[in-house]
Amino acid sequence: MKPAQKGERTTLSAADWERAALDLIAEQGVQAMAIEPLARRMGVTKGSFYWHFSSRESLLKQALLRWEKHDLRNLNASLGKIDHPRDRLISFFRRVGKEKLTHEVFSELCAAAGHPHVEPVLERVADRRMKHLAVAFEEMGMEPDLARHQARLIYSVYLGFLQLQRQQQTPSLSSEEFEAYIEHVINTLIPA
Amino acid sequence: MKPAQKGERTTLSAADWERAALDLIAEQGVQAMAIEPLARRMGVTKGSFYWHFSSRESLLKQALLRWEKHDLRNLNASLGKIDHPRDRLISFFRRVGKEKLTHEVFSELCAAAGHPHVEPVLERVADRRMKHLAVAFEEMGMEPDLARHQARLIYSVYLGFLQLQRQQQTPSLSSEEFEAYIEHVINTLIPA
DNA sequence: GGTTTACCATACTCTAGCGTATGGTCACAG
DNA sequence: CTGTGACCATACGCTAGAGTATGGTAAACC
Repeated sequence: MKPAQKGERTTLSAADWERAALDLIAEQGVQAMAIEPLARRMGVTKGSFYWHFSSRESLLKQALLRWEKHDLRNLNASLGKIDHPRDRLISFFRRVGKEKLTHEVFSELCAAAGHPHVEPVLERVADRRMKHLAVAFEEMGMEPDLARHQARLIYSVYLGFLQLQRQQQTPSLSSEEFEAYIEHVINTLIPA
Repeated sequence: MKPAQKGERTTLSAADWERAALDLIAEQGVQAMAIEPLARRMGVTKGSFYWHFSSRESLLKQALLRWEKHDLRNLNASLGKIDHPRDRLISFFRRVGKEKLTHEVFSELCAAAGHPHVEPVLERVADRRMKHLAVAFEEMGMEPDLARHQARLIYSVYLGFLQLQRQQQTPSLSSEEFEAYIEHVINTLIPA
């Protein structure tokens, strides 16, 4: 009944299911997060699943919550402690590619924006992020309204980039082409 | 066997199915384009469908082709005959909201970018559109590389806007807030 | 007027996934 | 060593949708 030594894991927890669910979402999208495939991948059957959760919906909800918390910590950790607002804005873009899993999950969530449990998450996340961005722009001397618009604009660029990535239309993240583009975006959208 | 008078339609054609499919996609997304629901909505059964098409995949392919053609005509018609490149760029953004159906279909296609039949369409469309944009920027005196980056940037803004729209996070298209934002985008991204 | 052909209905089969019911097992408490 | 509860397997039933097989009908044609 105790967790057993962490190497072998004789028994699963709800958190294990949630993590596995997020893995699957990252790989194949929200709608592919089905419970029988999940169980197979974890080497058990759905008999196990329905002991931990009451339904697929329930797992999805919990997994999304877990992801959202993780993302929130990321936002605060990586953008909170950078003093200069310009660096904060730049790090927003550079953060693409780091935190691979979290990022892939987010991309798949965007693709599933229509889902009733996904939408509110995306909404909250977008709100938080845009507020962060707007604050940074204000700290750089922008009028509040302008800063809000600029934040929306830059966040849209980010979302659009993700969309192009889903369509295989972004240069490899390590290429010069990519670097040049990022440079361009920064120069165009972030005042000196 | 003849088309019959166009008011009453006694019998369906493949084109009818394709159009209905696009309607459904616009309303509920690609994965909701199932053939039995479609048949119900059209007042027939799938017996009819399988006479016109060999499979669901086949219908999807044809419907997407039809959409792509329509979209291409749109691009040429609305952006081709505008002289001043600046006006052409502006009209690119203003075009959101007009051509409602085509536009909603596109939005849903973006959400289904992972689908093997959807992806190449999105790729071609994005390519064409970004080329158009890049040409306009070049006509305004930009270096080719810069124009390419700027085209990608502005197209990303467009895609990001669609994403936010799917998340219910865009102001009503007729609001002042929206107008102000569009103004901001144009001023920021399109040189005078 | 009988035949063909275009179009559609009906009645299947098959699959994947959700959810339920029930029973087994192993650890640990007493 | 007996029981209890945590965890899981097995075996169901149910639904939606894909695809097939087959037969019906009405218009067109010879």
